[in-house]
This record gives sequence, C-alpha cells and structure tokens, in this order.
Amino acid sequence: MAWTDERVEILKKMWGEGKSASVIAKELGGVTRNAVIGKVHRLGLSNRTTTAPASKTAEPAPKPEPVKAAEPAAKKPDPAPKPEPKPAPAQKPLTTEKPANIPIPPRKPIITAGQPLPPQPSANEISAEALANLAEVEKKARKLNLMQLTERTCKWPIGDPATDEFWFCGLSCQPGKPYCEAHTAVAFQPMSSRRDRRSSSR
DNA sequence: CCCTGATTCGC
DNA sequence: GCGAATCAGG
Repeated sequence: MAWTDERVEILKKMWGEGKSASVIAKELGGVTRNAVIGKVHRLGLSNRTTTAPASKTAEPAPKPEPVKAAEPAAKKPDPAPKPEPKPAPAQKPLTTEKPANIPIPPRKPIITAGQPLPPQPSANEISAEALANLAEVEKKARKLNLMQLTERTCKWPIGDPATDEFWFCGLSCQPGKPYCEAHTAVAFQPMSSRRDRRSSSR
C-alpha cells in the first residue's frame, strides 16, 4: 500500500482526532501501526503523546518546533457538527448518585469493535454450571469502560447500562473472539439444553 | 500482559 | 520515503 493523498488525508484527520496509530492502521488497512507512526513523524505531525515525555536519548536542546497550532486554550464555538452514529437514547436519570465514579464520559468512544453485544444472561437457558461459572467470571471482571476495550478484551457487558453499575468484562479473549472463554460459551448457545442427550460417543 | 508513541536503520 | 524492529513509558 502506498501513501496516496487520500490515505494521508485520512491519517491526518484521524491522528488529529486523537486516534491511536493502531486504530488508524486498521482503518486504513494494509499498513501496520508502525507504518502509521513512521508516516506521522515524517509528516511532522508529532502530536502530544499519551505515553512518551520525549526523552529517550535526552536532547537538551532539540529543535524548537515552531508549531503554530490552535490549542484548546482558545474558545471554540464548536461549529463542527459531529454526526454521531450513537444516538444514545434514554441515558441515566440515576436515582442514586455516585460522584466518585463516572464510567461514561461525554467523549466519543473510539471503539473499534463491531461485534454485536449479546443480551444479558437472564431469561436464557444456560446450564447451571455455565451460570455459576459466569458469576465467578464477573467477579474477576476487569470492569473496563467502552474506551478501554480492545480486540483482546472480553466485550461482555455487565450490569445496567442505564446506571453507573455498568462495565465490560474485559478479561482476555482469544484473537477473533469477542468474549472471554466463559462468555463465549454462553454467547453462542447452540440450542440444546442438557437433556435429550443422544449418546453419540458412548 | 496489554497498550501507547518514538526512534533507528536497512531497504 | 518507507516501515519492521526495537525501545521506552503507562
């Protein structure tokens, strides 16, 4: 893949939006995050980093980049419309307030996952063992919010999205699977209860 | 361990 | 110019 004008535009746009290199790489396709980062640097788009005080070899007097960028210091009327595909309907009227926890920031989540989320295991017919196991798994849940999910974290929702008591399992899952082992097991129930067991293999 | 960006260096 | 390998921080 070559860095066509279009692709560079996308890169600039997404990088400007704070998207991570890996996300951008996935969006563009055909390139790795390294390629993206490399290009970003070549373009001189070195942004503020999430994790890198730019030390490394320690340069006391590097290049005083005359970067003239409009920082968030200026007040923006924010005329930029954000066509958010997430209408986010009835949010949280919350009867109980929890000022010490805000799992759902007003920011736009940069989730890359496209997997459909399953319904909560409630009215489903799941084996007792599986349910018991689920309870255990939920105890071990990493309680990640939407933004913390990656392709290797279980995206099984836990709790009520309309309250603060909501998070995602977040345990590690196998590549290609949207959930951890336990949740994969209950997410993809074939259609069999435990009865009517045809002894096919003994 | 997972993630992140930064840098180097052979191509 | 490109990006894999490597580095370094969280």
